Formats: sequence, C-alpha cells, structure tokens
Amino acid sequence: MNPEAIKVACSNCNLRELCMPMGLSEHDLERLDDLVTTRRKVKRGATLFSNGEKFTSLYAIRTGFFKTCLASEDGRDQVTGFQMAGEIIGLDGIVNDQHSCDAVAFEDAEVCVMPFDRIEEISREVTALQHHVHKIMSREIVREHGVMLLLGSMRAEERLAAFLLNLVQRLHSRGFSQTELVLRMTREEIGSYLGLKLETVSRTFSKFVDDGIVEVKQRHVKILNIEALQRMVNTQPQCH
Amino acid sequence: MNPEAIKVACSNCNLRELCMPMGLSEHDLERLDDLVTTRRKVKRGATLFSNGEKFTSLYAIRTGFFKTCLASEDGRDQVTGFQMAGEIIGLDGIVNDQHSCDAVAFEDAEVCVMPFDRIEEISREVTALQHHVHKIMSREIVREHGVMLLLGSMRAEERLAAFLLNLVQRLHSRGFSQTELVLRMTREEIGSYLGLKLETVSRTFSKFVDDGIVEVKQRHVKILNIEALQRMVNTQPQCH
DNA sequence: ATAGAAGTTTGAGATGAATCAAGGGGTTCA
DNA sequence: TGAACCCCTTGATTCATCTCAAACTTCTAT
Repeated sequence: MNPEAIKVACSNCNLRELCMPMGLSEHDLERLDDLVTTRRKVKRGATLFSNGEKFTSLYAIRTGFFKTCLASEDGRDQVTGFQMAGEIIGLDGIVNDQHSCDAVAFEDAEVCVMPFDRIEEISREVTALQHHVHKIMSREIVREHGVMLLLGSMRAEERLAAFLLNLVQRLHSRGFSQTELVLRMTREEIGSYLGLKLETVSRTFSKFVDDGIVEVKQRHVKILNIEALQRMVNTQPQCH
Repeated sequence: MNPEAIKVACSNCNLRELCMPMGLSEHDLERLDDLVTTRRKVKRGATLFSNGEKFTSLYAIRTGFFKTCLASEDGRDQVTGFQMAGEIIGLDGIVNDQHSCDAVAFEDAEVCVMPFDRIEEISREVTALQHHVHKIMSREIVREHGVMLLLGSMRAEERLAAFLLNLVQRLHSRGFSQTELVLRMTREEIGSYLGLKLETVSRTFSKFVDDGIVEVKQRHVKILNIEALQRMVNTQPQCH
C-alpha cells in the first residue's frame, strides 16, 4: 500500500463511525475500502449533482456543508435538507436512475464517491454494510417524517426552534459546541426549508433574542436557553 | 406443493408487478416465494403496527387501504401517507429496530408479512430483489420530498389538487377510473396530511365544486376538469 | 327503527404569516 | 480599498387559513 491508498481508505477515516457500519472484521474492513473509488472536491456554490442528472453514486460528505433542494420549473423552490460531514447524500437518485434534486455546497467541500453498483456488490458480501445502507435510507425516511410534522403542524417559532435544536444536536455529535453555531445558509434558505418567508425567519430570530433565548450576530447563533426551545417544540400550543 | 402454498406464493400473485421486481428467472422466482411467510388480516380501524413497536417485517398490502401517522405525546398529529394495494409499508422501522409511526387500516385489509431478516438474506442472493428494495426506499424518500414541497410552498387549493391527482393516478395504475374515486379517509385526515384544518379542506372541495372542477358527494369524488387541477399544481401563483 | 355519534358544511371573526417597502450592514471581488 | 451586491431587519398592511360556532347529514349500533 502506498501512502495515497492509505489516505483514501475508509478504514483510516476519522469519520468512519459516522458513515460506516461499526464492529467489522479485518476482512470486511478491507472489502469496505473498495467502496470509495475517488474523492471529489466541490467548490462553494457549485453542485455535487443536480436534478435530472444520471445517478451513479452515493456521496459521503468528508468536509463542507450542503443543501439539497427541489427547483420545479414553475419557480417553486424547496430546500429538502441540510447535510454535514459524515452524512450520505444522493439517495433520491436510486429509484429512477437519475437525481431528482440539486445538491449545492455552501463552502468548499470534499465528498467520497461511492459508486452505487459497487455498494450493492459489496453489500451482498458484507452483511453489516447491507444493513447499514438500509438503515441510512430508513433514517432519511424517518427524518422526512419529522419535517412533514414540522411543516404540517408547527407554527413559525416552533419550526425555527426545532431547526436550531436539530442543527446543534448534529453539530454536537461531531464534537462542536452544544450551544453555539454558525449558520451556513441564508435566512431565505432556512425559510425555504421551514416553509416560511425570509422575513418571518428574521422576525422569529428577533423575537427569540428579545425573549433572551438566543443571541444572534449575523449567522452566529448562541443558544442561551435550550430548554425554552425544547419546550416550544414539545408543547402543543394552547389546547382548546 | 399443496394448494395452500400456491395461494401464498408471490409468483402467483396478481399484485406481483406492483411490489416485486420484474423479469426474474425461474430460480429467482422460487427464492422470492420464501419471502412471504404469512399473511395477516387487519380489521378496519385496527393498527398493523404502531409507534414504538418492535420492527420485524415489511408489509406488502394485498387488499385494503392504510394511513401512516405520527402521534407525538403532546397531541400533535400528522398523517405521513396513505397506502394502497401493492405498496410496501414499515420502512420507518428499519433504522431503530422499532416502528416510529402507526399504520392504521381504513377497511378490513390483508397484508403479506415479509420478515426483514429474510428480505436481507434473499437480497444477498437475488440481485434484482436487492435493487428492488433500494428502489422502494428511494421512491419513498422522493415521495416525501414531494410532500415537503407541497407543505412548504403550496396553498390550500394547490395542495388539495395535488392530493387528488396523486390519488387518481395511483388508483388508475391499479385499473381504477382516472376520474372517479372514493375517499377512504375523513376530511380531518386529508387535512392532517396536507397541513390544513378540516374546515379548510371542506371549503376547498366546495370551491372546486363551484368552479365545476369536481363533483363531490360525500366521499365520492368525480373529476370533471383534470387539466384545471394540473394547472393549479404546476403553476406558481401570480409571480411578483 | 331509532337514537346517538361521527363527519361535513358553512358563516363570522380572529390571527399568524405573507407581502410590499425601505433602510442599513456585510461580504466579496475587482 | 472601494463599490456593488447580497443579505438582513423592521414597519405597515393584506390575506389566507384557523378558530369558534351552529346546523345538517350520514353512518353505526342497539
């Protein structure tokens, strides 16, 4: 093995526990290293894949931050998710062999390219990988259920609270602060994800600041009262 | 093979093309017949599985009509989908080995029980099944993207139009009319799915009737002007 | 068959978020 | 180091949907 090969190997990757199954045998680990053929850099603002493009691979994010969004011809636009290091994107492309959304990098990023036919091939041999792939897809389905609940039944404050809690929780599990975060996206993109207009997002942030729940300086957010946010999400508004 | 066995075999099922992969060899077809261990009847109003219940199997709907819904402790409620014959439910349970929503039958129903460990086992041998399972999960992810777009950016009329079009399209591909349908669910359940209150659903139906777009008699709906519905869904409201 | 429950429709009024508008602040790139 | 552009905030107003309420219809079960 030359140094290059070591660098691209999953078995050596510090993100392995985020995107790969755990507790593999030595042999299985070696098989897994065949999964990632190449890395790919994506410049800030560039798309990793876009709607209509032929689907070939799933991508594991190594560095950087992405959004996925639907842009229907008629001008409607919906951010369907924000993805960070260790998360897998591209699952939408499997069903029709072409991607059905755009994945855009918020900052210079790097992803591991995992050709899907290879994933399927290795899945047949490595049971743990097979199950892992199923779990990743199921997790995405459950996540989207949560977004549906948010979009279908929450008010603006509750949506933004849920959004902030979700972000810090994911950042925290990657070793970042539990109370401070830097938003990579604009108010408009947050709004698109949450089914709100950018002005409403801005006003809701201002209200949180007034209530002493968060501090906001541009895209820097410091959570002062996390319980208040949690209460908003978990408490149904005044029941009749 | 005794007659009972024949009755439960996927290879003999008239719904096979809806829930199973196509173009299998004789040998693969036989393997597939090991997938469905049992059938299960679900009475009207009863749950096939519910939130928190241990996940063991996916279910292919043979007859009947289901809803899946989230019911959070705090009283929020969200219908996440309506499922009909040939569709697969239970995918949400894979990630945490327990179901994260309820599946409720609208009418006496029957499902094919497919133990998930058996699905994974046979997937390793039958490539077509493996890919099929991936497609089914990806399709669900893409469907939910569409619901997010609906909930995040559409107005009441557009939502109901999209809902009706989706239902007739699915019914049509099962051999039913392209213009007439019987709603199995209440206005409240439609509303929960669409992020609207039941009164708004009712009013929107009334408006469609006034506009000559549909005829509504209770739960019987006849679409008179399908293009009008399609225009609503595909056209962004007056752009500024 | 009938009473009760459940579901639906419609109206009137309240309200949360959208829209329209303007000003200020940051960021980026030449 | 500017200058243009993008982004954000805030106010005033409008509007779509929700809420509350009442009456009606249809199912369900005794």
